[in-house]
Amino acid sequence: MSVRSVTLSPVDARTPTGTRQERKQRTRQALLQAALDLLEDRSFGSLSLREVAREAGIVPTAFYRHFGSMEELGLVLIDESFRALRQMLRDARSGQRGYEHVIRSSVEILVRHVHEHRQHFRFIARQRGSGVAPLRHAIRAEIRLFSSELATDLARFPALAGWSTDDLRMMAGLIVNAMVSTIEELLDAPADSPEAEEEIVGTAERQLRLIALGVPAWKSG
Amino acid sequence: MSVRSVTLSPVDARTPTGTRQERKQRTRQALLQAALDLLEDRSFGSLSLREVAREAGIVPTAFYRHFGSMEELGLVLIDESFRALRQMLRDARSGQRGYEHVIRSSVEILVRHVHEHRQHFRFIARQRGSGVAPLRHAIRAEIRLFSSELATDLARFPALAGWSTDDLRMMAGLIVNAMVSTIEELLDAPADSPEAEEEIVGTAERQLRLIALGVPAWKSG
DNA sequence: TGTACATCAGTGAACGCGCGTTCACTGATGTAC
DNA sequence: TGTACATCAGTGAACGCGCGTTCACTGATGTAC
Repeated sequence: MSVRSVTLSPVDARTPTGTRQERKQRTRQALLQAALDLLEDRSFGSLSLREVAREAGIVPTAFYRHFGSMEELGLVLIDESFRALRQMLRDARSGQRGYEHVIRSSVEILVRHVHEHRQHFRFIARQRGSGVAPLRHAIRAEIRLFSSELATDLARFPALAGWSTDDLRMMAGLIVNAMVSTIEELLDAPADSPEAEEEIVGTAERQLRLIALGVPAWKSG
Repeated sequence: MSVRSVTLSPVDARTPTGTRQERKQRTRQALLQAALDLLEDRSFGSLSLREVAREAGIVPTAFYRHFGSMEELGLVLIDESFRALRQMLRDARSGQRGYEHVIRSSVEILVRHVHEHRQHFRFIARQRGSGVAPLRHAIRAEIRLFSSELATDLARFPALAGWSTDDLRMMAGLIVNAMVSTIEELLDAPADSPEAEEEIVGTAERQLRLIALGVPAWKSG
């Protein structure tokens, strides 16, 4: 490669521009992205530090300038992923009217976020329940927190106003299970098949509707 | 260790008794059991062939007398695990009368089977969604089959007699999700806390009850 | 603006280790006569 | 029952490989004067 071609190459992650701090940040992001890319069809526990460094275009030893270990990198990925999930919940909260509308718009928001943050969702789905224990526990804790927030939101519905906290949590858990399962099915579905996706979405909506239909008959408190 | 102590030791997996065939079978079982023991706090993908052989008390190369690879061993574990699950479903099928009774006895059977086949259930819970792709797909397929069988069973309830196949599958999926999540919570619960287990069981029962309450209001077909 | 020094992201050699897999083997069990 | 041979579960040495981590280093960027 000539000096000229290097000079003319477009600005990318490898081009040494910006302050030292900015470039360090860029390498850090490259490491996180490399891990997500490699997780396409692997589990986090089977990723090696060397693989991730290689994919990010740096030498293995430089990895330690950014993370103390692979586990530390994993915890950052979990944090990033749940930031996306929380954003999703915030979106779903705004402007809700009536069960049917809430169900439709919630599922639509879910699908949109799965598309937008596919790699993060897949990382969470893969790592949840399996693999490195500290990461597994961190994910469980985040999902529990997520479920609690949903329970709080549910309490705002008139039909659920009289429900006990325990029952609200029970219902939130049921919904979260259905949503997690829907996410997993969306991640598994062929990317180029809108029909497959529509069926998954339809099933998710009907599951939420069935749950909602049980509400008026429930005796809580 | 003296010759005498060896001579007096009780008959166990290591004692060379029985036909060659029987002893081979015992080593095979020791390998499967070794893998389950090691999976206590690990994921299958991180197990090495050498570790499993070591735990089973044989030399790494002897592993190949029993399985062609770790993946092959994993598939056998999946088969064994779902044999237990299918037995559970068969138990749950017998002698059902009315929603409330079915819900109580189904959850009770679930809890009993989780206790009896704890290691197999944990293996499935850990491997589902994560790790080695062929094993993940095998588990997904088994769960889908399991869900289909449940849908068939549901059709026998008078209240569900008129439901479309699609709606029965949708409801079965919802129930299976709740059950899978319940299994995961039972596996995570401290083994010596009956209160924690009772709460999980109580939540599972109420979730199934809420789903059942939606049935009369559902318009299917 | 120019100079001298400090910082520090990234380098590259080196280490000891456990891995999967091969190979020729051993010796107890099984079988044919 | 006794003998000669076949089978085959398990052994042990050896291989090349990628791993995480250490260490002393380089040289561009940043800072103090």
